[in-house]
Amino acid sequence: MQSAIVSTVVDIVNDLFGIQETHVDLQETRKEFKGDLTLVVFPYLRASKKSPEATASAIGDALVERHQDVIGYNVVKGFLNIVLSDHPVQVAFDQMTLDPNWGIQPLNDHLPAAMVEYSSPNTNKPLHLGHIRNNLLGYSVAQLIKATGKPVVQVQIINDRGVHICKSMVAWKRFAEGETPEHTGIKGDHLVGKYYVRFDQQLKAEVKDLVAAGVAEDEAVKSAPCMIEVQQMLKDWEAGDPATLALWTKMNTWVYEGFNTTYSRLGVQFDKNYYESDTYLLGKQDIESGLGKGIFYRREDGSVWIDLTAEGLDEKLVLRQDGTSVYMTQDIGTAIQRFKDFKLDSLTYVVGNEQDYHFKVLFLILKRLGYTWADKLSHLSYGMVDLPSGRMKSREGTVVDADDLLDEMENAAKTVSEELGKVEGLSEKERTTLYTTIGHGALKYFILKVDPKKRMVFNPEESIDFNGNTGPFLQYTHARICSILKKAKYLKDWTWDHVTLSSKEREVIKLLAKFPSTVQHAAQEQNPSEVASYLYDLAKSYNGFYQVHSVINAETPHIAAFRASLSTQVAGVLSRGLLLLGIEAPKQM
RNA sequence: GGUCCCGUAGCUCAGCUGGAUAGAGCAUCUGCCUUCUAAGCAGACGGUCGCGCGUUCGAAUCGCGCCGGGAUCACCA
Repeated sequence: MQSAIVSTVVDIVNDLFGIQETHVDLQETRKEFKGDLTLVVFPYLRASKKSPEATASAIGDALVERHQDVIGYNVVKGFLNIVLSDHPVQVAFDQMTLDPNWGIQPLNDHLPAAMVEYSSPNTNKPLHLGHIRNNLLGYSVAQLIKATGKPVVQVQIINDRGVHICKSMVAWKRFAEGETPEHTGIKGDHLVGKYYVRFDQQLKAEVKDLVAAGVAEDEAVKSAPCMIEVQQMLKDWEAGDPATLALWTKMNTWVYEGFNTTYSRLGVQFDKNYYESDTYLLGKQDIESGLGKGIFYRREDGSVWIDLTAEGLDEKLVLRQDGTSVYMTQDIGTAIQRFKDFKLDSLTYVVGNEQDYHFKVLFLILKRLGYTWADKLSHLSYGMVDLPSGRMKSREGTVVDADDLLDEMENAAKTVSEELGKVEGLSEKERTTLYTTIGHGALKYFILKVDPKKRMVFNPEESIDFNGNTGPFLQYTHARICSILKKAKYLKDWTWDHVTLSSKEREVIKLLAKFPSTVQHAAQEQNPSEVASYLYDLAKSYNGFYQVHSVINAETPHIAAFRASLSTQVAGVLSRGLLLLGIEAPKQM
C-alpha cells in the first residue's frame, strides 16, 4: 500500500530540492492526527532552504498532483500528513480475500530446513514454569518460520544420563519398595522427581551425621554413603551393567510417558529427539582433528583447551585431563551431527539467557573449526520467569509445576465460563475442550506477549485474568465474529460501487493489511510477542467497529455483505495468528 | 573484579532501524446491554521514561559516566 507512494515521494523530493535520495521513510500517521501516512520533513530543510511548513506543503502539493491515491494532506510543524483515497485500501482488502490462508506462506519442501531446539529437559524431575516459557517460545518460533514457507525440524535434546538421574535411581532403589506409576497412580515424571527430592533429603541427613562425627562439610558430601552409591552407579552405567541399564531404562520410560502427556497438553511436538546417552561421546573426534590443525592446544596435564582471549572471552576447556568430554564437547559434536542428519539452513537453540556465554563460545569454536554453517547458528536467549516473590527455587519448593499450572488454568476457565453462562448448548465434552482452549490460551498469551529477551514476572493470579490484553480476549473476539457469520451466511453479494468505507472499517482493513509483514518480521526476529501485540491491536480495532456498526442490520444488503466479509477476514487473521502462538480460537465461548 | 543483560504509570507490559502532546492492560472511579455474545465499548485518574553529561533541528530510543537489579566467568550440566 505504501511502496508506490514512497517512490513518488522520492522523485518529488529529488526534483524539488535537487538532491539524490534513494529512499524516504514514511510512517503511519498517529491516530490523533488526520491522514494515513506521514513524512517527517526536517531532513530536507537544508536542501529546500524553506521553513518546515513550506517544505511540507510543497511536497504535499506535488504529491496530490502526481499520485492519484493521494487526495489531500495537512501539515503540523515539520510533519506532512498524507491523506489517501479509499482506493488503495480497497485494493488491499480485495487481495486478502483471494487467499484463505492469506499471510501464511505455503510450505516449500525444497528449501533447506530450519532446525529449532527447545525444551531439552533433564529426566530427573517434571517440567515447570521455566520449561513452559521455553516450550511455548520454541514451538511458536517454529510455527513462525514455517509460516514464511520454510520447512522446520523441531528437536529437543534430552539429558537422560549422568549424576542427576543416578540420584533418582539410588533413592528409588533404597526407598521406593517397588513403587511404579501404574500402582501409585502418580505421573511417571513426578514419581521420579519425588525420588530425586528424596535423595536430596537422604544426602542431607547423611552429611549431617558425618559432620557431627567431625568430617568437613564438602568432604562429607563426597563421602556420604548415598553419594558413593551414585558414583558407583554412574560407573556401572558407563560400563553397561545390565541391571543398572534396566533400572535406568525403566525410570526414564516413566519420565518420557509423563513428559509426553505434558507436551501433548501444551500442544508441542518434536520431529526428532536427541538423547545425551547417544550424543555424550560425540565431539571428541572433532576435538582431536582440531588439535591437529592447531585450533586447540594440550596442556601438560593432558587437558585440551581453546584460547578465545582474542575475541574477549576466556580460555575454555574442551577435554578433561582424563580425556572425557564436557558439556561443550558434546554440543560441538551434536551440532555437527545435526547438519549431517538434515539439510539445514539454520539452527536455533531456545535456551535461557544464563547460557549466553556458553553459546557464544560454542558458535565461536564451530567457526574456528571451519564450518561454513557456523554463522547460521543462533541462540534464542530468553529471560527467566520470576514469581512475585522472586526467583523460583526448587529447594524452597516455590517451583510452579507445569501440570499443576495447566490444571489451574483449566479450572479457572471453567469457573469463569460457568459464571458468565457461556456454555449453554454445549455438550459435556465440548465444555471440557473449551475450558482447555481458554485456560491454555490465557497462559500461552500471557507468556508469549512478553518480549522473549526480557525477564518476566509471572503472577498466578493475574495470568488467570481473562479480561483486557489476554488470550481469551482475542479468542472472544473471534468467537463473536463466528457467531455473527453463522447468522450472516446468506450475505454474499456486494461491490465497492455500493459501499463507502467508514473510518472504523478503514482502520480495520489497514491493520489487516499489516498481517503478512508482521508475521515475516516476527519470524525474522524470532519474536512471537510481535504477533501477540499485533493481534491485540486488531481485535481492539475490530471491537471498536463492532460497537458502532451492525453487520446483519447494516444500512443496505451490500454493506451488510461487505461487513460480513470484513469480519471473515478479521476472524481468519485472528485464528491464523493465534495458531502461530499455539493458541486455538474457539467458534463459541 | 572482568564480560553481558535489564531499569518506562501503584502492578504487568508495548514503544521497529532517533521524530509530533510517551501507549495498553490490571487496579480505582464514571457512563453504555428490549438491537449481531458486556470475556465487550467509551471516558477519567495516573509517568522527572533509574540519575547526570554529551551527539542531534529532534533522544525512552544513540554514546560516555554513575546508581540499582540480574546472569555469567568450573576438569558442573
